[in-house]
Amino acid sequence: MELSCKTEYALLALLELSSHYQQNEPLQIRQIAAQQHIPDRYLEQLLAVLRRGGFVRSQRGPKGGYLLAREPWKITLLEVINCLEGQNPQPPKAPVSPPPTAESAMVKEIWLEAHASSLSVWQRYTLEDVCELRDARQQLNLMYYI
Amino acid sequence: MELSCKTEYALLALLELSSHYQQNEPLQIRQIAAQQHIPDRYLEQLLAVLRRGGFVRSQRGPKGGYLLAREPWKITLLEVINCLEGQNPQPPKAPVSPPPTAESAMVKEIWLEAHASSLSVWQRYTLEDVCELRDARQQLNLMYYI
DNA sequence: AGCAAACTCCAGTGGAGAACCGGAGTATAC
DNA sequence: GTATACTCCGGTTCTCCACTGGAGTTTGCT
Repeated sequence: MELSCKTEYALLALLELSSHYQQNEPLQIRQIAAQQHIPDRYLEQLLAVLRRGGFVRSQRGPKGGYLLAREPWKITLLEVINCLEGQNPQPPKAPVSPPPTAESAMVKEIWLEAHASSLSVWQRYTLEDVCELRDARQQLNLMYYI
Repeated sequence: MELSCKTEYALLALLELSSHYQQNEPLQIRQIAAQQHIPDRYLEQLLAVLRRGGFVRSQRGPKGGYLLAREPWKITLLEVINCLEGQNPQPPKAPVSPPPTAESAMVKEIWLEAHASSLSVWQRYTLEDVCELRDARQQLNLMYYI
C-alpha cells in the first residue's frame, strides 16, 4: 500500500483536527494548510471527500471551518486510507489485462497476502494513538536536551 | 508495496524460467512472452535488468535465450522486487517535500512499519515455493472434476 | 438587509512516469 | 558467412496525480 500524496495530506489534516478536538471549535482550511504545509485549494478538495466519508463536518460562514465528526479514538488510519484510495480503485493490474495464467494467479494471491499484512498495520492505529505517540516522542526528544 | 506492471512481468518471466529449470536449456524471449502474455519487446528490457541483477544469464545466437542464474529456491520474490523497483526509488513523498511536521514524521514511521510488514511476505516466498504452490493448486483443481 | 468570510462545485492544466515500440548493432551456433 | 538470437538506446503515447481557478452558495455579524 503506497500512500499517495493525497492520502498523506488527508491524514495530516485529520491529525491536526484531532489535536484540537478538545476545544470543540472549528479549524479553518487555511489554518490546517499552513500548519501542515499543504496547498490550501487542494486541501479543500480532500476535506470535501473526508466530509462525504463521515470523518469531518463543516461549519460554513464566518468563524466556520472543519471539525472531526467522530471521536479521534474511533477513527483508524485504515478507514481514512480506504476513503481516499477508494475513489480511484487500483488493483494490481496490467494495462490491458491479459488472460490470467497459473503464475499470475499465484502472484496475485501473494500480493493479496502482502497487502493484507500492511493494511493490518494501518488498522492498528487510531488518530488518537498517533497524537499520543507524537506527544510521547516529543517529550523524549526534549529530555535529550536537559 | 504496489506491484508495478513491470515487476509483475519480471516475476512471471522468472517463474516461467523456474518451471524449466531442470531442462537446463535456454528459453527464448518470445516463448516466455507468448506463454505469459507479455509484449516481447518490453520483456526484453526487463530481462536485461534481471541479467544485470544477477537473476538470469543470457546465451546469444541461435538456440540462445535465457536461463536462471541461480537455483530457484535461492531467489526470493523480495529480491526480484527490489531489483526492479530499485531502478526508480519511490519513498512516500510529496512532490515538493515540505519541512516535516511532527505529524508527518509519525505518518512516515507508521508507513515504514506497514511497508516492512508487506515486504516480509514477499521475503517469505522463493521462486520454487511459488511453482510448488501452483502445482499443488492445480492438482487440487483437478480433483474437483473427478 | 447587506457584506464578507467561509465552504462547495466543477473544470482544466502541467508535469512525470509508466508501458511500449523501433532500429541499428553485436555475438554465436551451424 | 549467414541466420538467429540477444543488446543498447532513443523516442512516443497515454494516463494519472497534484494542483489551480473561477463562479456559486451558505451563514454569521452588524
